[in-house]
Amino acid sequence: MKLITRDTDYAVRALAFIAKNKCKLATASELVDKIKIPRPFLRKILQILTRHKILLSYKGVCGGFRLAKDPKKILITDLIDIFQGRLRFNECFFRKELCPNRRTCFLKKKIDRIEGLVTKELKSINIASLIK
Amino acid sequence: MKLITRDTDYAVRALAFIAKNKCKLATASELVDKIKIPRPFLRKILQILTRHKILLSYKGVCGGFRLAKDPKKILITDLIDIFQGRLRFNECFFRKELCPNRRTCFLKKKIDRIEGLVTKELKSINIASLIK
DNA sequence: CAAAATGATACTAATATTGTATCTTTTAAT
DNA sequence: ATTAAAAGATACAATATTAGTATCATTTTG
Repeated sequence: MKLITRDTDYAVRALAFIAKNKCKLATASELVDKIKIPRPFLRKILQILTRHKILLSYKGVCGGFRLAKDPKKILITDLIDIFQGRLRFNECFFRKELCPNRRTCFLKKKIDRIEGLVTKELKSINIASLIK
Repeated sequence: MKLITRDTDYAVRALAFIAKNKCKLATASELVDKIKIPRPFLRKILQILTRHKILLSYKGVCGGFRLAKDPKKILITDLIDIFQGRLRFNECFFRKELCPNRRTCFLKKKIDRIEGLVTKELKSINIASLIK
């Protein structure tokens, strides 16, 4: 099982690069060069990030991308949410009749606890922390 | 993202039931009745558990399944290993040239740490702890 | 021998992941 | 105004994983 899928990972790298670039706009071509992601896939990822207001995009000849906010405020959990959907470690496959004690279910409690731990740890990772 | 897939979950439920049954052999039909899993899917799961020496099986008319070992020693991580393969939260998608500092990669370290936490928590869950 | 159980194994369907391809729109430079 | 270089939108395709089926063989008890 993976915690982070490829698109999230690519997004992280792209954002880290863009963050390092600071004021200069980064183009898709430049990023393809630097991080060796298939171009159309990267473009899709960048578009998604723009739609989610993680990036600002500028069309036209001297266009490109830059961060829409402080890299400290771009958490890796934000990216996981966008590309993988929210973590739901605990998805019980059993209906009420089968699991009458759902509220007291030991397994559920444990998994919930684990999800909490993971979320907490992930929230401590942001783009700024990756480029130092 | 899920931490536990359906087959693992089904296996847990089946094992919990079998553990409660103690000495009596449990048949697939009985389990289908109790836990409402599609019969062929359950059979496959039981066969896999038997192959991995989690269950002992007895063929023939009065046959069925029973635990092959102390339910305290059947950890949920064993089942995850069997049905989902080992957890590898940290699967870096970048080759050496792109990530020269793999050993010092902050992201890798973080994810490794998270994997450690999760594994530790999971190891504290066993079949015995689920049937009390 | 017949019925009730599991063993082995191959196949199928649905979903998620990892991409591609193509056409449109915007903008800067000439 | 035209052109080229950028991003936007959107539909399609390949692959892998998850979830489940189907079928036949083997073993055991009565």
